[in-house]
Amino acid sequence: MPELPEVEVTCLGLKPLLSLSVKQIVIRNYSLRWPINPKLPQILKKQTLLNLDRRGKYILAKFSDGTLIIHLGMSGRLCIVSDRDLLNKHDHVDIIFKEKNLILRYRDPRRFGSILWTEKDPYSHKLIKNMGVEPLDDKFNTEYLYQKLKNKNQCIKNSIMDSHLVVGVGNIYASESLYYAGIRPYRVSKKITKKKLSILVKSIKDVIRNAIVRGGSTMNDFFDVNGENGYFQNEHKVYGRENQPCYQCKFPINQLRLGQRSSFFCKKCQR
DNA sequence: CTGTAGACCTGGAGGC
DNA sequence: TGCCTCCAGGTCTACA
Repeated sequence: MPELPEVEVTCLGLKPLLSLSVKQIVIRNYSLRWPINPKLPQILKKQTLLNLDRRGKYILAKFSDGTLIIHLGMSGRLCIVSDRDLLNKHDHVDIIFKEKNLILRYRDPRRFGSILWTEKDPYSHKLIKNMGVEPLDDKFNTEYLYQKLKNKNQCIKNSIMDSHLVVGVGNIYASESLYYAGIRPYRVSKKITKKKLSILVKSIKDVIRNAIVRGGSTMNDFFDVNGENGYFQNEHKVYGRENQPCYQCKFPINQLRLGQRSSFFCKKCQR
């Protein structure tokens, strides 16, 4: 679920909680990707939520004395609920606010996500400080990508999914972007021409921007009690479409595994 | 330093 | 229905 657009939408959706103060925290399961700080309940008590930010797929929730660094992993979800909402098996954390009877609830069946507390600048946190550029930032451009890839023997799909290079390009968007750019996912990064890279940069930006718009379009029902609707699959050109005809040339879409992840591409449209 | 396999964990789908 | 295997939108860490 959480691709960059969903994280962005989640972050925006949490704005109603700004300037509210914490009454209590209930943690039902401390073992996420990294254990939640056992002192978090007493640390966060009475603190006010001052700001919300996103860096890559991390949500940075700034409180009075520090910042919660939240990652949704593969299956995480944040919802604003009230105390009347029924508890799900995998609702691991509730941050209960004093005002308006609002609760920020973290659900994560696979527990690949994380909730970390830091009192320092979150941007100097070791998980954040070495991250690559934001895909929609002007810093992500042809020259940047060329410099990063000119000595890389890695295949291009793995390169663009490397968050130290550019953040937010997940498994789906990697396949989709390479399709739009006409590049086969297993091509060696350093052998791709600058001209092709400039098309790839544009493709990545377009795919992500488009997905944010689509994510944004579901914002109204995003926090529904049963807000389980997926909204990306309809527009996939190659992802999950193995053996189905390419929309452009009608040849069947290929699937292969790269770095233990499924990749999809059209052998005719991508070279 | 570079690139890849393994690890974390639950649940759903499909085969038998 | 039950059991087994495989697969899943992420990404850090260990190792070659």
